[in-house]
Amino acid sequence: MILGMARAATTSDVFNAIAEPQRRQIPVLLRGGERPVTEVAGELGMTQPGASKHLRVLREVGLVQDRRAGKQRLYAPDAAGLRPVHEWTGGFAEFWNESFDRLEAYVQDLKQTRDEE
Amino acid sequence: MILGMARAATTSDVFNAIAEPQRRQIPVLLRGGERPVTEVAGELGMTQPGASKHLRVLREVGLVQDRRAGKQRLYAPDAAGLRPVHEWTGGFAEFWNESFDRLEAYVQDLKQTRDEE
DNA sequence: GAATCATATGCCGATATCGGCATGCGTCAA
DNA sequence: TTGACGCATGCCGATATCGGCATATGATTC
Repeated sequence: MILGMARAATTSDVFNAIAEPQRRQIPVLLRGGERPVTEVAGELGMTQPGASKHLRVLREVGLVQDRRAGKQRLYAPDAAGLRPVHEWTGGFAEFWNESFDRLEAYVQDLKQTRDEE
Repeated sequence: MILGMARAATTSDVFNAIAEPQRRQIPVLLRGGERPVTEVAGELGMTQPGASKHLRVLREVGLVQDRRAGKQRLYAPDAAGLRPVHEWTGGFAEFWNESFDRLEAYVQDLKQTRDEE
């Protein structure tokens, strides 16, 4: 009989994946371009195995993609998995209220940025 | 000497607060109106102490507010603390791309809803 | 095939939760 | 004051991580 779970089996859940501060930095870094594991580890000050483990979690929840390039494996952001989080938080936008118009402005900015490309 | 921390002291961090599936349900419920602890526990199928603990975490990261009303303590959503998460995820919006127009539509919907009230 | 480089996995100790239970504390009514 | 009610806290066992280290797996070159 099982009593008391430390954390309701959260791995492979996006919300949990980004709960880790160190892990959260990785997608940000990759936004600047795809990188091999070693480089991620170096730039974020973690060990190679550490980076590999975090990248595995991020891949499982759809936050990074990887492609093989010779001996290396290049990781790139795949923020599709982040949409649910963005939408969930957005569902509370009405409670920020004072800054609501800024959200609209922010989206308009984003739209403009995209259309200019 | 300290080696190996289970989770880099994340409590009192919004990202961690919403990483817990059960805890994440509470702000959603409170969106329907302020409620006392017992009611939260009842509607979400948790014990009263369980609800109290989750509410404490949520309060510490600014996701719920509370006011005393007689013997009761009423909790209400205070999504201000959710803005950083929304903005952080929004920083990756350019990587969703295909669904970008839907985000715009979603915001417009929100705007309309608000203006109608 | 052997050596080498890049990355992933496995094992470990330390630790931060989570849920259940009992109990403490604060408030209101009689 | 005493009792009843609502809620918060403390203690506990079970467990899911996290980081460090050593090592296995993969791929390339000689």
